[in-house]
Order: sequence, then structure tokens, then C-alpha cells
Amino acid sequence: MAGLVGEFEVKVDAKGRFLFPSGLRKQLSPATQRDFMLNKGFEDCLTLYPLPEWEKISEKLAKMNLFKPKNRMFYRLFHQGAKLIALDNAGRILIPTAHMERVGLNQDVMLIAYNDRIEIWDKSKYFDVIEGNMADFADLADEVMGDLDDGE
Amino acid sequence: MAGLVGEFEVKVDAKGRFLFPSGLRKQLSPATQRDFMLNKGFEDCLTLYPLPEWEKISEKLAKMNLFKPKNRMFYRLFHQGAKLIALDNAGRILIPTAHMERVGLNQDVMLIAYNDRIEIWDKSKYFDVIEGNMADFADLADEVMGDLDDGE
DNA sequence: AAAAATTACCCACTATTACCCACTTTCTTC
DNA sequence: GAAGAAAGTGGGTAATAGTGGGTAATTTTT
Repeated sequence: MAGLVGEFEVKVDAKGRFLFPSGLRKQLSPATQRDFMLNKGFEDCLTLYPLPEWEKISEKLAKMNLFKPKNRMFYRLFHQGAKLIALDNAGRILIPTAHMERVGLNQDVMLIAYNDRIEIWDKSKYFDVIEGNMADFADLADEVMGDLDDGE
Repeated sequence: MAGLVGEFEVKVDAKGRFLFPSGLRKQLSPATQRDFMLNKGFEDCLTLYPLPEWEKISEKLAKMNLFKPKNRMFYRLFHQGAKLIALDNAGRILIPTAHMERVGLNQDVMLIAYNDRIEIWDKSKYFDVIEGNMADFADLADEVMGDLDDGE
């Protein structure tokens, strides 16, 4: 699999749940469709990792030299707020209140899936960020894709 | 493949579907005639990538280091509106309502094929943009293609 | 330990989409 | 120009996706 893809709009109901979109579910093997690790994301979002992907990241981090203060701090910060989550029988996810407040989630939520992760954004915040960066998109493409070519 | 070409006019039916023109289908190998990746293009249009073309790009992106903020942002920008799409048995594409609204698609739609992609425009919007820029065509040619000579 | 709040589990309903079938029109071939 | 094939339209229906909320179980609070 080339990784997760897709942008999905979901609605949080009165109980703080939303349906995990079928389009995303189908990208995951049956064994990984139920359990996820929820963590705070970079920038203003939450991130959902399929368990196997989370373990890959964990392994990477475990290789760090934890005698270095900076590494220890990064390790703590990265894991702080991580929580194991499972879908209910209707295929919905319940986001803990504390997490929702942390990134200012309202009723309208966007799920952004790429590579090994699913980001959870407040819809209006997401589009603000996207529009704010759109102007730099071309430059960014040049910069990012340019770097990649160097590696080949 | 020498790349896709052509401008096609299609009509969106009451269910939000349109027929993928046979002239375009014939440019694709049988294996790639069914599945596409839809996403939001530059300017006010949607872009359809044949799956193999999309995967080429994906492979490159998968090598990025996602601990770098720039790379994450690029990923998000590039994946805007990304959604896997398949034709139905009658060879039609269903464009999700959210996507149609996002770029203001009405009943009359233009498909613009070039290189590895197919752009989907609202007809009137497309001609507005074309006409609006026609006057600058000569200058643009000079500006864009003029540089090419230097490199050859 | 009782009350309140949160979370998990379950059931019922609605909307959307995938799938199918039938028909009309246009192009090809004889 | 007739016959057949392919292109293009339109819509019905069954299955799935998505929504809403009741109640039991668990946890938290007083």
C-alpha cells in the first residue's frame, strides 16, 4: 500500500463522536480497522495512527540516545497525550473532551489522511491554514520536491 | 505514453455524474481506464489523475521526512480534496457534492487533458479564465518559453 | 456509599451511493 | 441506406453509509 490518502469531512454529534469514513476504513486491513493511537499532532491538530504505524514510529524513537536531555524531553513531549482508542460497533470514534478542547474542535471536522497518519482538524481552522499557505505552495513544491531529487 | 490531450465538454446529470468521454478513455490503457485519484487542482478546478500517474508522485512524497514542518504542509496542500474514484459500469464518474461546490461546478463542465492529468472545470468559469488571459498569451509565451532556450 | 457524569453498547431510522437495466442517439460497416 | 455496434442518458432499487438517541455500565465526585 502506498499509504493513506484522502480528505474527509465529518460531523461530530452531541456526544462528541464522529463516524470513521468508509473511504478511510477501506484503506486499512480488517485487523487494523478498529484500534488506533490518538496523539496530539504537529501544528493545530490531533493525529490518529493505525497501531502498526504507531509502533514503527515508537521503534524509531526508542533508538534515540536517551542520555541526551534534549532527546528525553522530545520523547516525553511526543508521547504526552497519546491515548489508545477503539471504534464503537457503529464504526464511530469518540474523541475525549480534553483532546477536543486542546485543538479547538467544533462540530465540523476534517480528516486529512496521508502516508502513515490521519490528522484531525477543526474544519474552519484547517481551511484557514490551507489558504494561508496556498500562496507558498508553488515555492514549497519546488523546495520539497527539489530536495527529494537530490537524494536520488 | 505521450501524454493526454484534448478538451471535452460533458454534461452533469441530476445525480452528479458525467460520462467519461470515449475520446479520453481511448488514450488510456485498459487497466487504467477505471480508477482515478481526484483532487483539488490549482486555480478553481479539480484534477483527475490516472492511478499510475498518481502513484509516481506518491512514491516520491513517501520519502519525505515528516518531522519537518515544511514537508507536512506540502503534503497537506498537495492532498487537498484527494479522493479515490472509480467509473461505474456505464463509464460514468460521480463527483462528490462537496467537490462540486468547492470549485463551483454546474451542469456544463469542461475536461481539459494535458500531460499526466485531466482538469475538471465549470464551463463558464473556464472560458472566463481563458479569455481573461488570452490577451497576455504572447507575453506569457515569451516569458515562459523564452527561458527555455537558455537552458538548451 | 449515593449521586452525577461520562462512556460503552445497542437499536432504529434516513440519506446516499453502487449497481443494474433499459432506452436513445450517433458512428461504422457492409 | 440498413443493420449493428458503440456512445451517451435516465432512472429504479437494494445495499451501505451515516445519524440520532435510549439505556446500561462504568467512572468520578461529593
